[in-house]
Amino acid sequence: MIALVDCNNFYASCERVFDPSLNGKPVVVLSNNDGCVIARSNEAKALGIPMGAPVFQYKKLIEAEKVQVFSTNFALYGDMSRRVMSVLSGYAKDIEIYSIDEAFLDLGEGTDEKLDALAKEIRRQVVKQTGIPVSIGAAPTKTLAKVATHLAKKRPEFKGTYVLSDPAVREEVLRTFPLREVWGIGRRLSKKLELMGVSHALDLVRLPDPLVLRELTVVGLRLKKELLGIPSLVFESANKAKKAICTARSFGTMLREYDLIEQAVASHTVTCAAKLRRQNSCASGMMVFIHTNYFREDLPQYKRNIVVSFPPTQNTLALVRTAKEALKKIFRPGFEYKKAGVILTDFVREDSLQGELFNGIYENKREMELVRAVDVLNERYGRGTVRLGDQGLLDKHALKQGKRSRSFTTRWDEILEVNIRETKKSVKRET
DNA sequence: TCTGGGGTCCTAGGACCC
DNA sequence: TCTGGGGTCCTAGGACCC
Repeated sequence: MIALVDCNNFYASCERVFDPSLNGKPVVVLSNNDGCVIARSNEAKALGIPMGAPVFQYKKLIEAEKVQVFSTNFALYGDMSRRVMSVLSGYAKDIEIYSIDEAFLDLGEGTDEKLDALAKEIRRQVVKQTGIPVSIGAAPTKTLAKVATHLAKKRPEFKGTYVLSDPAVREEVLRTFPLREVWGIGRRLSKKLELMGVSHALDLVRLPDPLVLRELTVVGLRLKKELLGIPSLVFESANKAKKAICTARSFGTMLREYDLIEQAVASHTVTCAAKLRRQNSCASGMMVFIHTNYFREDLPQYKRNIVVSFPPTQNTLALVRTAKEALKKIFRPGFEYKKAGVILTDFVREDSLQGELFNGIYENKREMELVRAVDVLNERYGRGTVRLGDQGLLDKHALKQGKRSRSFTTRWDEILEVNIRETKKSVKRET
């Protein structure tokens, strides 16, 4: 049996751990640049604030209902995630960390009663040790575990856990389970299937294989089997090296100046390169892209990307040089740019590096020593402590983040700074 | 004023090989 | 009248996930 553990309203719950006065109040967490709502407490959901809603469209409601609003704080959420996963690891033969707030657990065999008791114990321990509430569903396949978790979360009488093993019960559950909620059925496929008269999970299970194959490819066929209780997706316990690494951001404001966009691209490349080294890979492909703001129909639009190949490297300096050259080829003056990004691709393991034939522009020993030393410094003193001149000093492309909470678990300097400020304030008040 | 970021997998079609 | 068969690799685009 496989369990799926899903953190409830994860980012909103993280904020609550460090400010319990938020309990019972509507809380939302925003995307980068404070653009869209990406997490909502139950109270915020009840107010009708949809997932992904542009926050400016809900300004009135947010003010009227005193919704507590936070900018993203990924340092905090990432660290809280590690803590949750660490608790979960203690309860399973195997764990697959599926996303920042979800993990599959291999629970082995067991009666429904035993499995439910175990799920309840895991739930208790996670909230006790981390403060994060979770929902847990268990079933014979990953896709059914997803269904079970959905029920654990939506049906109060289940109290956060649900075991879905009996085939007859499974059939009843799938009969009323909306297709759109099935893992792997998105907006397009649900629309397409709706037209074919397929609206619930059981309808899909009852379609003949050749039809499923034709309309939904092998992906759909695997999905059907999973819903029937036949495992067709692998359990990925090892966290595999990424095949692509991307860093892209919208700018805080629109930018015209080449230099500022170049600084953003350099910064994104530095971030990508650090991620690349962390997974012990070298990249030999890169895509750089820029585009204007497509929401501004009143302004001229431009978007372009460029793909370049080079000898495998993990050298930040070489990658930044490459990215700058690439940007030069696609930049056109006269546009208001809104976003730039860098994607590294075509990886090889760093230990399979062959060594460049003609002197290393990409593998330069002295540069790599420098890059590694910078990694050590940034690891110890915080990201961005030592940076390249190419990145600029002013971060003109920086995000808008007006309401970020403190990085309580990872940035002591930030907490200290706030504590000093508040102490000064209170001393002033007293005097 | 204002609209996120980071991934994976699959298919179709073209280029090329023998 | 009539024009093979079997493969690989790559890329773009589309679908999905959180």
